[in-house]
Amino acid sequence: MIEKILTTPSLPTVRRLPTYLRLLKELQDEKQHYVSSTYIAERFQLEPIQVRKDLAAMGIVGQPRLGFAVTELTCAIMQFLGWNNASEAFLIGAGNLGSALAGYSGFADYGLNIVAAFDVDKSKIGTRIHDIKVFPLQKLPDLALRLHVHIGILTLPAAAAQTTTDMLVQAGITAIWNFTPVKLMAPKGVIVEKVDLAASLAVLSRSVKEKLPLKIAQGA
Amino acid sequence: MIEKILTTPSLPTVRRLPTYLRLLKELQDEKQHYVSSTYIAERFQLEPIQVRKDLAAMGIVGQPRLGFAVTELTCAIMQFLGWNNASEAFLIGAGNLGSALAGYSGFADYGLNIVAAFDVDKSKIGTRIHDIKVFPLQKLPDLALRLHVHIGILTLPAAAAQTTTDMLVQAGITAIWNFTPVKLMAPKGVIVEKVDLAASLAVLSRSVKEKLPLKIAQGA
DNA sequence: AAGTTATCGATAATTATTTATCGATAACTT
DNA sequence: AAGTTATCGATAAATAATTATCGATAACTT
Repeated sequence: MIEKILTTPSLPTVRRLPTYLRLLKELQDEKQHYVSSTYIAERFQLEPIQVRKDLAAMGIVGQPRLGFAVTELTCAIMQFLGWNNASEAFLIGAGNLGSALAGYSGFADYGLNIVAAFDVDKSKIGTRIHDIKVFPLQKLPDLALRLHVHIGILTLPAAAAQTTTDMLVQAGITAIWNFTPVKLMAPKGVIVEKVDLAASLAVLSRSVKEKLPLKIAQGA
Repeated sequence: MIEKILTTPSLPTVRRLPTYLRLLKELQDEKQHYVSSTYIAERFQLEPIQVRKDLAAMGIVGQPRLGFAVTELTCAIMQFLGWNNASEAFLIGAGNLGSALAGYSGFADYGLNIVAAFDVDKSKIGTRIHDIKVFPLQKLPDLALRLHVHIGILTLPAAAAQTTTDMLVQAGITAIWNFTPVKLMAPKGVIVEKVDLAASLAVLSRSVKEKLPLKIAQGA
């Protein structure tokens, strides 16, 4: 028996998976048993071949003429991302954005469970944001150890981002979801994934700027 | 005189520009007059050549041995992104996330100014979120016309995303910053830029999952 | 039952993006 | 003043990602 060696899927591929997952859940609700790469591609304005390559990269195989089994595919992606059993995470920074994330119910689908929030602001400590208790930041190392939490969601002012990161690393946090605009420095072994609002806005702004002269030219 | 034809910078390049901008502002505060691609690269763990290519793509030229003039570079990037004069935007959806964005003061640096919020929730209409007034959603077309606003920030539940988008397009909104997990369908000419939290979390989750077996192997 | 067709997966080609090489420039050092 | 060095920009090479081609498969149609 020949075991196909799977190269780990590329970053762009991983980024597309949640989109597929959303559609698959929808199809499951509609009791659809199979879905083709053609259909998925159409829904997201991608190329069918790209969808097939993405799925193939995870070792998923389809059936000619039928496509992919919806339930099987869903499970495979969930498992691949580790979203089938929830990971517990700390929220660091209970301000506007932190509060918004705490209140977002959708994370359940993403295998993420925020178990506690932390802040240095005394007016916030002791309160609850969307049912999540806010602790003083200095309690984090102790709680991380006791609750075996190793994921941190960073939603605090840019100025505090790096020093707090250093503290998180000390406390055994090994994965940081960074919502600050700061490029965080962390030792190898600590994963940092940045949600880069500025980058996203730059793309939007640039597209707008690029389009304007074209429109004028068209109108003339 | 030979005019160099500038190919419009690639998407990855555009996405890196705000990061550079942040550093440049910092250097300006420190009264640094020049900065080299080597230094920028070091700060963000990039290759110097990549930084130079990014800047070259905008038509910015440096000086051998000195690098790039900080102020000039800042202006060039700001101008390139259209961030030197603020664009007015509507916030559609005054929930947790919308409220957080309304309260984010950093957008001033990004050439973005939220002038009004909209919602269908009667308990929100008429109130203010961080000084921004919340209007009923159906008032949007009228206000868009009168205030000449053509950027919409979409922060509402997934279920309402597409129908609201259709309405925004009707109202003359031509650029949508999409914070919902939905792949929005919009006519050509309407720019949609998605802030894909799920994609970002997928990358984090996958990295975590990928690392675990390695760690165990290392420990053994 | 035979022919048609939608889809898959393997391989190849193309395109996009990053990284390397190297001569030119101009500040700094001796 | 001559030599050294950090950096730039142009060109080339390498890598990554997307897209195309095409034979194989199996459901559907006639």
